[in-house]
Amino acid sequence: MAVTGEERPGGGHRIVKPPSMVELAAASVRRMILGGTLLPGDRVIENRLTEELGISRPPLREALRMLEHEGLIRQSPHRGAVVTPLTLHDVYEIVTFRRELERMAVTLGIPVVEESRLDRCWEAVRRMEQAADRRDEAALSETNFDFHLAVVGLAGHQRLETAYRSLQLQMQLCMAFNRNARAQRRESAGANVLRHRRLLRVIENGDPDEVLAELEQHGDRTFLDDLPDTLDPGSAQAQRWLEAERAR
Amino acid sequence: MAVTGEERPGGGHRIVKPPSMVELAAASVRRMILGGTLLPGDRVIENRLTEELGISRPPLREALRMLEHEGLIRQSPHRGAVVTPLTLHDVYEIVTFRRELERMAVTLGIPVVEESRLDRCWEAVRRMEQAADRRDEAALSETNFDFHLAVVGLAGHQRLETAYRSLQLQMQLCMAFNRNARAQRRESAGANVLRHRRLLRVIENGDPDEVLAELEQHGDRTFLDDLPDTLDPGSAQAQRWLEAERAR
DNA sequence: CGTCTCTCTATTGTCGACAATAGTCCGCCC
DNA sequence: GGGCGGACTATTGTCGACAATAGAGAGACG
Repeated sequence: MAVTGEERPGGGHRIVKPPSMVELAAASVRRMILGGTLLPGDRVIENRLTEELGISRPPLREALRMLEHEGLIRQSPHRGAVVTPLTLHDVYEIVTFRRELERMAVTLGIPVVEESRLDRCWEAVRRMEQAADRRDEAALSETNFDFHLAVVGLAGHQRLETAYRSLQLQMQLCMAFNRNARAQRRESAGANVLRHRRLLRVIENGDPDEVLAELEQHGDRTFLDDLPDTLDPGSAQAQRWLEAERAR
Repeated sequence: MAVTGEERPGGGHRIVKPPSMVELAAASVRRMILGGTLLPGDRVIENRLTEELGISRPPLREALRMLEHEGLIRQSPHRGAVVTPLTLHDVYEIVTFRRELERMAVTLGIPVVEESRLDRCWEAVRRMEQAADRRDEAALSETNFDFHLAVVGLAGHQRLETAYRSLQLQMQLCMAFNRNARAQRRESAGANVLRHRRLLRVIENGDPDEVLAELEQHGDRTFLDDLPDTLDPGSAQAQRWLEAERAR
C-alpha cells in the first residue's frame, strides 16, 4: 500500500494543496490500524512501513509521533512503536472521557449561536445519507465520524474538538479490535442515518439536556456488552465501572 | 543554549536512561517558550534552533511536532512554526477546558481509592515547600505544575492526565505572555504552599464537592482580571465569557 | 506613480547513509 | 542439563545534503 493523495475525496477542506508526506503517511498508517491490518499489540516497524509506503524514515517518524498523540500507537525509546494494546482500563478511559467531552460540548454549544456550525452538521448528515445509499461501509463510518465531530464543533472550541477527535479515533480502534469477535452493526444504515437526523433536530431545538438524553441513547451500550471476556482488565477500577455500566 | 540532560533534577521518573535528542530538544524549546525567550507569534525557525541546540533537523522536527500537540506552537505547511499566538478566545478555551478536566478528575478520583496516588500529591507538596524555602521561583512553578498534575492523577485516568498536562502548559504560556504586563504573583510563596496543603487535606476528606469548591477559589480569577486589553478578542463568544467570568 | 511579474533567497520538506542500541541466539562453563 | 556471557542482527536514533516551496525584493510595464 503506497501513499496516495485521495484522502477524503468527497468533502475535505483542503483545496488544491499537495499534502505533505507526513500527513499522507499518517493517514495511511491510521487506515491500517483502524482497518484492522495492524492489530493492537502489533509492532510497528519503521523500515517495513517506509518500504510499503515508499517514503523515507524521517517523515514517517513524524507521522508516528502524530499517531502516538492520537493515541493509536505507543512508542518506547529504542524499542519502537506498538499499536496501542487495549486493556479494559483503556476502554474505560476512552468511553468515559469521550462522553465527558460530548457533555462539555453540548453544554457550551447548545443552543447554537452560529448558523454555519449547524450547516456543517447537516452537511455531514447529507454525506452520510449518500454513503448509506451507496452501501459504502467505509464512507458511512467516515461520515459518521465527521458528524459527531461537527456536533462537538458546535461548541466553537478548537481544543475540545481536537481532543474529541483523538478519542473518537481510539474508539474506532476499539471497534476494529472487536470486529473479529462479533457482528459489527445490527442496525441498518438507514436507521442509523435517521437516528442522526433526529439528534440534529433535537439540537436545533436548543435544549442541552434533551440533547444529552438523546446522546445517552445514541451510544456505546451495545458496544460495551460485546466486549470480549479475554480482554485484559488492566485495573479493578475499570472492572467496577464496566459492571456498573452494564447494570444500567 | 545547548541541550542538557538535567531536566527535572529533583524528581523525574527516569532512572539512568540517556534521553533522546527529541525529548531534550522538546524540553529546551518548551523552556524557551514558557520562559518568555520566545513569545507568542514569534516564528520558530528550524535552522536557528538546530544551531543553538547543536542537533540536526529531523529530531528537532519531531520535537516540534510534540510541542504542536502540546499546543505551544502551530505549524502550517511550508510556512513553518509559530509560537501559538494567543487571542482571548484561546484563553477562553484553555481556562474552560482545564477547569472541566479538573472537574472530571475530581468526580472520578475522589474519594481516593489508591493510597499511592495520594503519596504522589504529598511528595509534590513536599518538593514545593523545599522550593519555597530556597526561594527558587522556577522550581516553585515546576512543582506547582507537578502538584496539580498529581491531583488530576488521582482519577487514575491516563488520557485525562495527558490532556490536562497539555492544558496546564498552555496556561503557563498565557502567564508567560502576561509576565511583561503585570506583577506576577501577589501572594507569598509560603501562602501558596499553605493553600495547596489545605486543598490536599480537603481531598483526603473525600468529598468531591468540597474539593471542587476549594479549586474554585484556587484559581485563575486574578489572572483573568489582569488580561491586557490589547489582547485580540478572537471571538464574541470569548468576550461574552470573560465578561460573565469577571462579574462573578 | 502604482502594479505586476520575475528572479532570488530564506526556509521547509525529503532523502539515503551512518551510529548506537536492544534483543536474540549460540557456544561455553559450571 | 541449565544458566551465563558474548557476538550478531534487527531496529531505532541521528546526521548532513539535496529538492522544493513561499515570500520578498527589484525591475519593467502600464
